[in-house]
Amino acid sequence: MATMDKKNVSMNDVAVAAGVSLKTVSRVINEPDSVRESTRDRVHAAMEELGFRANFAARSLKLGRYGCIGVVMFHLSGGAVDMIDGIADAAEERGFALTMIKKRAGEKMTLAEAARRMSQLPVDGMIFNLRQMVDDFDTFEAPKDLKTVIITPMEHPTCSTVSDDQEGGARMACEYFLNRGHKNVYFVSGKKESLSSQCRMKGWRSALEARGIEPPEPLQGDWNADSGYAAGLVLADKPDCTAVLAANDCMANGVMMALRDKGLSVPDDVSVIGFDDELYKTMPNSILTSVKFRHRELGIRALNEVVAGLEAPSSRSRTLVSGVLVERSSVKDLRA
Amino acid sequence: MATMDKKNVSMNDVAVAAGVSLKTVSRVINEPDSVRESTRDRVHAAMEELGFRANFAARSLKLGRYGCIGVVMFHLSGGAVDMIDGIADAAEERGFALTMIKKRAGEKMTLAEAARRMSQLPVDGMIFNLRQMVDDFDTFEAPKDLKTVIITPMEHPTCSTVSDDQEGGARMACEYFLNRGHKNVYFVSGKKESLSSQCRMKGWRSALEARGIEPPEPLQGDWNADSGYAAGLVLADKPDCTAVLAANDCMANGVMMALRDKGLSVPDDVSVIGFDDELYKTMPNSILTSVKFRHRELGIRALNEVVAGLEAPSSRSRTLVSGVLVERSSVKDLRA
DNA sequence: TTGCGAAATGACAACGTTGTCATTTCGTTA
DNA sequence: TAACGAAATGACAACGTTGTCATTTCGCAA
Repeated sequence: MATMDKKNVSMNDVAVAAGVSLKTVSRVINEPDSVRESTRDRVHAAMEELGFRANFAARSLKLGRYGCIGVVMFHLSGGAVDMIDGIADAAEERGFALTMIKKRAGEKMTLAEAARRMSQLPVDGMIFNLRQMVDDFDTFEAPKDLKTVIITPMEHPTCSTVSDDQEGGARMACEYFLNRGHKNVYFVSGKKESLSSQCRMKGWRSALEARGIEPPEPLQGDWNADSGYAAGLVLADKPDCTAVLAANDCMANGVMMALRDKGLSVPDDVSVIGFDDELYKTMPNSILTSVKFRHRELGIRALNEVVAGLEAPSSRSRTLVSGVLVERSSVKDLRA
Repeated sequence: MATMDKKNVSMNDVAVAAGVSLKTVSRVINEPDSVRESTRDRVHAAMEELGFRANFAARSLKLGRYGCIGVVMFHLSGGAVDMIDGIADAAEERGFALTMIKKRAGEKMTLAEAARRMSQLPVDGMIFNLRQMVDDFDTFEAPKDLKTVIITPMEHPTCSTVSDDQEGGARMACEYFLNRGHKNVYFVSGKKESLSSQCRMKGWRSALEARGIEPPEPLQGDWNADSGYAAGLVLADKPDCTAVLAANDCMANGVMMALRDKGLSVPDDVSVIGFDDELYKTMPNSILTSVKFRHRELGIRALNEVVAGLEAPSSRSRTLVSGVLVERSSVKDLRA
């Protein structure tokens, strides 16, 4: 019979009901083997009967830890889902839950501010997901008792960081072009303030310069297809343009559409590579070769780094998760 | 000068440093007006000096609440980002943080299981994001001390639910066709097990039936463009097909591409409507009319419902967030 | 049966807050 | 100056756990 439940059932209530001491109930939960089976059964029965559930606050207070990792989303965009997925799965696997807060649109949150808010919450360590520059990035110091990992392509003086290797991915795409006989690569960027866009551009530039090629003026986009289309119209008129690297798949698609509308063929006249490998979801028979980042893996690494840091708080590391070039047929081999 | 910090700074340490009692420090934090300004300043200085930060566990233990809302993601897909965004912003606004756990891929999690896990965590109430059927949906009873809101299109016997009005959105799209002289509407579905797809199909069907139209056999898709393309090839051969409702924009785009490849024009020969209004991101000059759901709003409502339920725990409500038809030019008015 | 070591259990303090109620201090008026 | 009520502060218990250490019970050999 379900009991008339008063407010909250404590261990003490269970102990009384089972005719044992408080401590024995505690043991049944935390070190069941140290309790005689008959006693254990009695306690379990009482817990069931009363609907006992351990009190998180009391437990954490005593233990001095929470079993939660804080996640601060400075930026919550499409790719973030996979990352959260990775963080959450890794957390689960290691017995942690997540505590999450978010920068609100418009609000300007510093790292210090984020750390301050987090340190009032039940967390043993924290992850900052930071995709844009923030004022106090270089001066920020994490609380010594709260291992902090920042997901960002920038290097931080004191905190561990984790990032996908966007620069490397862009370089890889460029080299893919160059190795196939292309003499130059044009670039369509994302929004100016985006660190992803900046890194991809940097990788593109460095790959060209490494071969002694002067990078052409990059075309400014905004991540959406229309800006890619506009860029494509411009590029279609450049006779030396045989290869275009767009900072994401949507813009790459815009570029391809513009080229087609100008009577040019991809890849016969112009080759194109994008980023994020998501065009196939939207475009049937997609031919776009694309650099894909493993956001899930990124999340997993970030969480593991925090958990590792719980034991060696002063450690500091920098993790880069490499991208993968998903080959389709949007790049022509000019050497053939 | 920054202090050599020992383990953790407690209120007592601050009290000693400031030469006041423990309780006064507590008051400075919780009811500053009841403390003389000079005292307050001294305490603040001591807090600063020692780097004091209130202990969450102790505070929660005493107060009997956490200031956190639990979020269980049974499903973490693209649209979820906006929803989380809404939940997080609303939480922030009302002074709550979020505690999140996630069903792992492959794992089969019941509502009871989710509730059990959540009740071990620091949460005052919880939100289940449930986009597929789950075994114990009808029999589940939420813990009485943990207000539970389920985000799902299904009605629940005891818990409050929040959902976008997917059925209504589909009906709206159908009527949009019918009101413009179309005699019938074909439907391309998403994955079979998806509740969204089921609801959208139900709305489509009911709208047709309400006008005495026998719904044609729906075409089975899988959310991606290729399945839409396949459906489009089939539809292109049906002479009576003047209107297609696709369960998302990606498939709608696939349909449109197939129609084009078959020499048909959208909207001149066939009209198309999609869902989610995201094609414009990927397709330049997109003309697709689409039903958009306000996921952010959905999240906000869900969170507000939980918080409201914290005071009236037994309340139960059902909230539907209506969709919006974003009009472009993919639908032809046959009456014209 | 006695004795003994190991296993099982219990009593009590402590974690760091906030609520209750008592005490001190202050400003004001008689 | 004394007396008073209000404002400011303090002492102490309590929230529900777990750690420490003491005590009881058990199984087994002498």
